[in-house]
Amino acid sequence: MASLPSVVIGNAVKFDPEFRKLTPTSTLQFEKCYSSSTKELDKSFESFSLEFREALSFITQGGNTDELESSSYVPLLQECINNNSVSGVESIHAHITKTGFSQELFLMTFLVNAYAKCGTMDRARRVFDNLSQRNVVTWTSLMSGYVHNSQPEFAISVFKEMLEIHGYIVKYDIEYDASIGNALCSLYSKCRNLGMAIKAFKRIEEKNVISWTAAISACGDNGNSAMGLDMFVQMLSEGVNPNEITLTSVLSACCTMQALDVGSQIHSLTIKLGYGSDLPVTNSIMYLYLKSGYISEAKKIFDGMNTISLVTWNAMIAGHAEMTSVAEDGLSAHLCGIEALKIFQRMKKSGLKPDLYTFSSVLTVCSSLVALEQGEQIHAQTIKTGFLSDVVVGTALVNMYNKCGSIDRATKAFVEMSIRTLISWTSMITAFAQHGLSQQALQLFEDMRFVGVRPNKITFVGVLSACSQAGMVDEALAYYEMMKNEYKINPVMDHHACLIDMFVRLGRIDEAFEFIKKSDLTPNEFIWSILIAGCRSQGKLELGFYAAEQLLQLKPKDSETYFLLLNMYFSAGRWKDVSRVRKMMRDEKVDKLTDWSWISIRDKVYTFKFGTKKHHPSDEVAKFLEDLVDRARTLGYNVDTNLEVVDEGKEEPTALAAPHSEKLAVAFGLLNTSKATHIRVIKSISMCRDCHNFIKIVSTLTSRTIIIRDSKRLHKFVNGKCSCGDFGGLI
DNA sequence: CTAGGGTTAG
Repeated sequence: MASLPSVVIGNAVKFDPEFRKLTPTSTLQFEKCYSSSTKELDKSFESFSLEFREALSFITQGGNTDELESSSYVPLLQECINNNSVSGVESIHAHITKTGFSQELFLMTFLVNAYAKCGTMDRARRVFDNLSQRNVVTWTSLMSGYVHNSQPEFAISVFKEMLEIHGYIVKYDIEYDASIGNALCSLYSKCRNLGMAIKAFKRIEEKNVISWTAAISACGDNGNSAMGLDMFVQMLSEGVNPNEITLTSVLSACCTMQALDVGSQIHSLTIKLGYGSDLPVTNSIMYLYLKSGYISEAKKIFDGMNTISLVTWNAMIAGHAEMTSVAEDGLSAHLCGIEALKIFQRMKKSGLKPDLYTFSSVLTVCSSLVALEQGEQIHAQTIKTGFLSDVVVGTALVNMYNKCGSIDRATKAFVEMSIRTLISWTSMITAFAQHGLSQQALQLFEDMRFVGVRPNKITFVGVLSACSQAGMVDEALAYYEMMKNEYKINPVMDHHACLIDMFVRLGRIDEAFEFIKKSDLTPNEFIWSILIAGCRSQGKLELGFYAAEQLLQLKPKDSETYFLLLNMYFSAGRWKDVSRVRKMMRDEKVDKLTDWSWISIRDKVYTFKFGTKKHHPSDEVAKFLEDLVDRARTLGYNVDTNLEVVDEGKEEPTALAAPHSEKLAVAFGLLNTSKATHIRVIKSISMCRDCHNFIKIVSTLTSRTIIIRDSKRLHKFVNGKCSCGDFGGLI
C-alpha cells in the first residue's frame, strides 16, 4: 500500500494512500497517475500494398495526373480507410485540393467519410464546413461518423441542423428515405433510446433489409431481444429475405435469450439461405451452442470451420469463461476455466494477438480460478499491448485481484484507471465490502456520487453488504431508504438478504423476522438459509424449525440448503426430520455435495477431494496436517463433530478421520510455497465451521495469509481473523 | 459517396 501514488480521480476526488480512502475535493486538477501506452492510431505506409504505394507516390510527387479523374481517388481513399491511415487521407486530400477536384461533391463526401472512418472527426467536420454544397449523403456521412466515433450528441445536432436546413428549403417535406431512417434508427439505438429507434424505423416507407436489421439489432442492443425475435418473424412474413447480417443479429438475440430452440431453427435457415460458411454467422451459432451449455456441439462447429478469426477464439474463450460462473458444480466450473486458458494458449500459438475482448475474458477466468500468478502475467501483457487503458479490461483486472484476495492490488488497479464506469465503481465498492473493509466501501460510494455517477441496484447490494458486515444498522437503513426514494430503485431480494444478514450477525434475530414479515417481497431460499444459520448458531431452535418448514415448502434448488437443514436436524437429534429431508432430496433429485478444493501453484493446479483414495494426500501432507491439528489444539482448537458436513447416503456424519478438502489443499500449499506467499484455495461448496475455525488458527500458527473462496464467498484469513466476520453462511 | 452484424467487466 505504501507504494501507491497519491492521485486525483476524475476531477473531484483525491485518493490518499495513507488513509486508504478517497477525499472529495473540487479544487484539484485532474492528474493522470500513469501513462497508458498510446494506441497505435496510424500506420506507416510500409503496410500498404505495393500498388498503392506506387500510385500514391506517383500522384503526390508530381507525376502526370492529366488523365486522373475524380473517381480515381476512391480506391486510394478506400485503401487508407482499410489501413486506418489518417496521414494517407491527408496527403490525398492535399492533392485533391491542388488539382481542383475539391469542387466534386461526390469526392468530398467520400473524404468526409474517410476522415470519419479513421477516427478523426475534427478533420471530417472541417472538410464538411468548407463545402459550398452538400447533399443527403454528405450529411448522413457526417452524422454516421459521429455515431461511429461514439459522439452521439454531435450526431444529433448534425441531424437537427440538417432538418432545419432541409425544412427551410422544402417546408418539412423532406425525403425520408430508407438511408436516413436506417441511420436514425441506429443513432437512437446507440443513444439507448429504443422507443425512438423503433419510431424512426416505422416511419420508413419502403423498409429494406438494412432497415429491418437495424431495428432488430436495436432491440438486442437495448435489452429487448424478445422484441427483436418478433420483428424477425414479422420481417419474414412480409417477404423480406434476411441476409447474413440480419442472421447474425437475430442469432445474437437468441443467444442472450438462451433460446436454443429458436436458434437452432435459424441455424437451419442460415444453411438454407446459403450463409452456412459466413464467418460472423458461424461465430454466432458456435457461441449460441456454447452459451446454451452444448460445449461439444460448439467444439464440433469450431473444428469444422475453414477460416476462423480473433472473434472466433474470443467467443470460445468467453463462452468457457462464463461457464465458470454458471456451471452446476464446482468441478465442471473449474474444468471450464482450465479449458479457457488452454484455448487462450492455442490462440497465441496460432500467431493471433489478443485484444481487449480476449484480455477481459481471460482475466475473468483467472478470477474464477483464483489464479493470481496467471492473472499477473495477463496483467503484464495488457500493459505491454496497451489494452489496459480500456475500461472493461481495467475493471476485469480490479475484479481479478479482488477475487484472488489481493485488495491492495485491486485498489491500485482501480486508482490507476483513467476512465471509470458505473461497473468499475461498483466492482471496487463490492471488493471493499467483500474484504470486510466497510468504511472504505462506503467512502468510495460517497465519492462515486460526488463525481456524479448514478448508482444502480447492484451498487446498493455492495453498499448494504458493507453496512451489514460492520453492523451499521442505522446507516444500512438510511442507504436502503436512499435507494428507494432518491434513486427510485425497487429493492430486490439481495438487498433484503444484506439487511437480514446484518440483524442475524448482531444476534437480533427477532428483528430479522420482523423485517421479513413487513417486507413486500416473498422470502426465498437464500433468506431462509441465512435465518436458519443464525438460529442455529444462537441456539434459537424453535425459530429455526419454523424457518425450516417455510424453506421446505419452497422446495429448494441448492444442495447446500438441504445440508444446512440436515445438519440442523441432526444436531438437534430430530431423526424423523433428517429422514424427511433425505426423502425430499431423493424426490427432488438434489445433487449430492462433492467437496473439492483446488490450489494453483506456479501455473499448475492441484486437486483435492474429500474422502477418496484417488485424491489421497501424500504421507508428507497427511503428517504435516496432523501436526498442524496438534499445534492448533494448544491454541484452543476443538474438533466440532456436530458441524461435520453430512455425507450423502449415510445417516450419521462421517468421522473426522477424513479431513475436508480445503485442509488438505492448505496443508499442501503451506508445504510447497515460500514463507511470504499467500495461500489461495478454491472450494466447491461452503466451508464448514470446523474448517473455518481451524484455518483461522493456522493463519496465526504459520503467519501466513490464507485465502479460501468457497461457493458462497471469499474468506481471507489473517492473524486468526477472517474477512467474513465469522458469518460466512457456513454449513 | 451514406444506413445494418459476431466476441468483454460488477
